[in-house]
Amino acid sequence: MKIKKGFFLGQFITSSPNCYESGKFYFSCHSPLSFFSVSRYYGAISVANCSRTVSNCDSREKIKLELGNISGLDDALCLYENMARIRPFLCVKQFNRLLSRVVNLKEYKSAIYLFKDICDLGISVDECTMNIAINSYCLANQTDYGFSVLGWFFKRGCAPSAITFNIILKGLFRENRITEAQELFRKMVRRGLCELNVVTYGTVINGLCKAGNTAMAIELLRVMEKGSCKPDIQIYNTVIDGLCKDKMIDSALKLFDEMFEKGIAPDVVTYNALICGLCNLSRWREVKILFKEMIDCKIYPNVMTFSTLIDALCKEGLMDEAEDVLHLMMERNVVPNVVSYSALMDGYCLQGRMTEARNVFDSMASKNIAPDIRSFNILINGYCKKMKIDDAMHILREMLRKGFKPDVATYSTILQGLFRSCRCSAALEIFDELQVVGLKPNFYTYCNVLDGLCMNGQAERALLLLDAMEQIVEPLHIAYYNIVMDGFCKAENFI
DNA sequence: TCTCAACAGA
Repeated sequence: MKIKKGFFLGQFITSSPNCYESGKFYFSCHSPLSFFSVSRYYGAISVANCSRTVSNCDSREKIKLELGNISGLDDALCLYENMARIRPFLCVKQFNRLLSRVVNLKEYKSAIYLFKDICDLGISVDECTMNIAINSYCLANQTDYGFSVLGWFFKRGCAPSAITFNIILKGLFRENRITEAQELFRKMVRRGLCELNVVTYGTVINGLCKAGNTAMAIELLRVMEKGSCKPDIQIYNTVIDGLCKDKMIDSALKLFDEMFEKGIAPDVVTYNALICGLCNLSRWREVKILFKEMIDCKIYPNVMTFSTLIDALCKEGLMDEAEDVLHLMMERNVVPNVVSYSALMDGYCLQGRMTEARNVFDSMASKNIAPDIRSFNILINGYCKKMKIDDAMHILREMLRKGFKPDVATYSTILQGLFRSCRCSAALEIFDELQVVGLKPNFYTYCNVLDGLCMNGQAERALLLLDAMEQIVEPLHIAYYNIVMDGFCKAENFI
């Protein structure tokens, strides 16, 4: 397969939600596509493995079988190479299956490149292919490019369905473009762009809850209850979870009862949300009641239920009880995962019991559970809080050696540890490194750096950084000013 | 091909 440079240039057009007016999309004509990675991805395919040229019936059947058996990206790309060689072309549904699997592997950019190549081959794509492409863009946080595919959709005379709009709505919420998502939803309703389904409502309700607007999510739930598209268990779960996260557990319990009265049976997700909400408020007696109730209703606690309990007990410092829950779950044949162990590790870290935390971390390896970035970060944070910065640096090196890419939380934690150990220049080097590797400092990073400089008698330097931040971060959080002012006040008192 | 849940950094 040869990927043409400049492929698709001019075929795609960009639009954004703002471009949608009076029922028509207006497009700007620059190409949103970048091609630099194509050769890298395809260069990785072993030619020896992919050299089969296939055109007979057996091969077509074999490919259909292999489509159900893709284990990783290399597999998928290799299979695609073979699929692309077959003439006449395989049915577009087979290409859709491949694309879905690549999206499922969270390889969104590869899915986009494959979609472009499928179009380039001249395969007649269908609505499903385009939805997968739009979804890939949205999941890669490039919803505007998703709109460009939607524009192409319209140009081909296709009417996008609710599925297409649901994908775009979710993309906008993911990118925190709440107003645009709400605007699109309104247009969908008022202009009848498509028939709204339960997923459309679910997407909007979830987006609103995640954006902290649970009240509006409830309003929409009430609209659904009165209308013809009735809320299902997932919708109720979303709202109940939103309320629990807002610490409005009594409203959540009320909705739980209401739902029950409407004949909608709760599931394990409902109970997990409520148990989590009650745990966060230390309402242990009610946690026990709900836990018993769910088992009585034959809704069995899963790994999330137990991990939630472990985490809550750990946060209360009840390590023995947390260990008991871990054993209980194993007795009940629920296999603990990386989250269960990470929660336990964090509990030991909070107590400063680093040997035990490290033991938990090591025990994961013996159980064939791979650590993730979070488990490393928890351990690094534990060592930093104990002022054992060398141990924290050792974990950082260990994670690099094992092929994990530190994220902004890793760097922010490490630089805070370095500042607290009065190793200012090392901390600032980490701050630079974070940006050199292409990560963007976030709120916590800036707080840590400003605070670190102040606590090390460098309030003036913190002020300079604040000035520099004003040029690049818009608008600045009030906390930054508070930290620097506090730094200056403490410096004055010190003098 | 589209909607829900648990662990880290302040």
